[in-house]
Amino acid sequence: MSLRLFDTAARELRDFTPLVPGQVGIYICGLTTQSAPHIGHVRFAVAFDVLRRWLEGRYGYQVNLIRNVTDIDDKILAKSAEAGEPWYALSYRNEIETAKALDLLGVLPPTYEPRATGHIPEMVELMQVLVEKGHAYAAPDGSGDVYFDVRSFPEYGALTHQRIEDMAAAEDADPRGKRDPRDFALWKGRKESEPPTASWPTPFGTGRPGWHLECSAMARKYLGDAFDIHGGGVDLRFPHHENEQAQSRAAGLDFANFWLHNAWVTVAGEKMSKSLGNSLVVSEVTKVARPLAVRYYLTAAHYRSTIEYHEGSLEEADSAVERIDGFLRRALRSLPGMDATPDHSRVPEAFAEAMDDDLNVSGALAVVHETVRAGNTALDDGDDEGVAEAFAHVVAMTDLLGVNPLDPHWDGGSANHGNEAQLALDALVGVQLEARAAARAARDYATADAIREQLGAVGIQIEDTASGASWSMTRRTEG
RNA sequence: GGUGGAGUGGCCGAGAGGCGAGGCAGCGGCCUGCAAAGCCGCGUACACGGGUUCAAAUCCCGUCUCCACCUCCA
Repeated sequence: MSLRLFDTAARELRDFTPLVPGQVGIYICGLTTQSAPHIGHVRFAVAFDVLRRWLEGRYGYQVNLIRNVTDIDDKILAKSAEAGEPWYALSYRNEIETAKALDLLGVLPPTYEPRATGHIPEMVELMQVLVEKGHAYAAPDGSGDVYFDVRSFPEYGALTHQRIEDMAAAEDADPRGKRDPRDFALWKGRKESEPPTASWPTPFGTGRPGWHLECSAMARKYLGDAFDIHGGGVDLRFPHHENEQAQSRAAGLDFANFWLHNAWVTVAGEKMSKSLGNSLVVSEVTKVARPLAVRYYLTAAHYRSTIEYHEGSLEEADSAVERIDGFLRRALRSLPGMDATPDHSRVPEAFAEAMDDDLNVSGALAVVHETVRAGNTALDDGDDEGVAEAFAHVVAMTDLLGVNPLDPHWDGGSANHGNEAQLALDALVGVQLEARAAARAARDYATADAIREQLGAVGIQIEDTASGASWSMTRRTEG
């Protein structure tokens, strides 16, 4: 059994084998830092976080994950001009906001996160090679633009299987400077209206990077001339990824071996628009639903399937997470000596098979829930061995998916131990529980229920078990 | 026009020729003082019309609808 991934270029599943044994180089197109991210924006990061965890946890590969930050582009410049704020201030603010959002959702940090503006020399170098090889040219109109000559490269269109004749022309520059309307900008000459801070001197003139060139240059710098996987959202296939590949291949580099593309989060069947997305920015959504639930929601569907968002989506995810979390907590209470450290080698075969099949997370989660049920049954039967096994399996599986409720990252989530406030609270609630137990023993149910209601009113939920009552903080979804 | 994708039970969401993934919600039961949690049971779903086949949600033909990209949008 080995990992199979759907390669956009080949349009089929291919067995994944690293170019260099034991090591995997991945380049992911990150976000353009023009706004705070909504849940749709961060899906790609969650999707590739699952891939990364699987490659590391299951196969033991050393993953070199590069996720770029496009910190300058037309929209950033336009927005900053509108707001009367320097473009780099706006860009940096959103970069920090994005990093925060991804961390909140348990996305492991990439190996490195290069910014486009920090790699101008690498871009210039690539441009020079392309010009020398006859695949790029400086616009003859004195604009300072440098274009890629699509007609010079027969392979153009290979990634998205399109013929040049069928493509509409790019509109990001004056077409009069182009040899073919489909030629795209590698470099954009500075315009009078643009701030001086948004331009860099090059042999081709002062200007700023075209959108596509940064990725070719940075992937090459950090991953080499050939690397394993290039990922991003489906919308990036064309023109962005097609152009990236064209630039790199035309320059004589092998570039990406696999192309992976994730689908959207949709609302009422449509791509999340700015207006709809506003209420769904990660920082807002995680105030209503706990981050683990949001992460679960984003993780649960196959990465190539759209996820439909609707009122209640997050609550549903929260309930599903609660079910897993509940089992883990009960198991731990039942067998306090168990080691909660994930042992990734302990996953059911069915789980591994699903994951190896192009990261079929839905199938993998089905195994998680089946294991939870088996674990709950073992708990009811007093089958310690069964409990321990289910516990280890669930911890390992959820950890590989980035939704392990016991991961300290989610703190407070379930492992109600640790900080002093928790200990104090535990003692206080303990007193209440004792009073309630006494009332129950005396068959004074009115008092017992009153205590339960009081605690419930402040978000503390009581569960009576064979070994006495236990408590937990209720989820935050009602807020 | 070109390219890619989708239509599955109340909702979300897998699967992909024969045994109804899984979750959420709902109903019934067990347990419980009552709850909560858990467990057990309950759904005859695969856009439409033909066809192939012993057997089709899954294959073939046709139709309809929707979405995305070709606009620096994950």
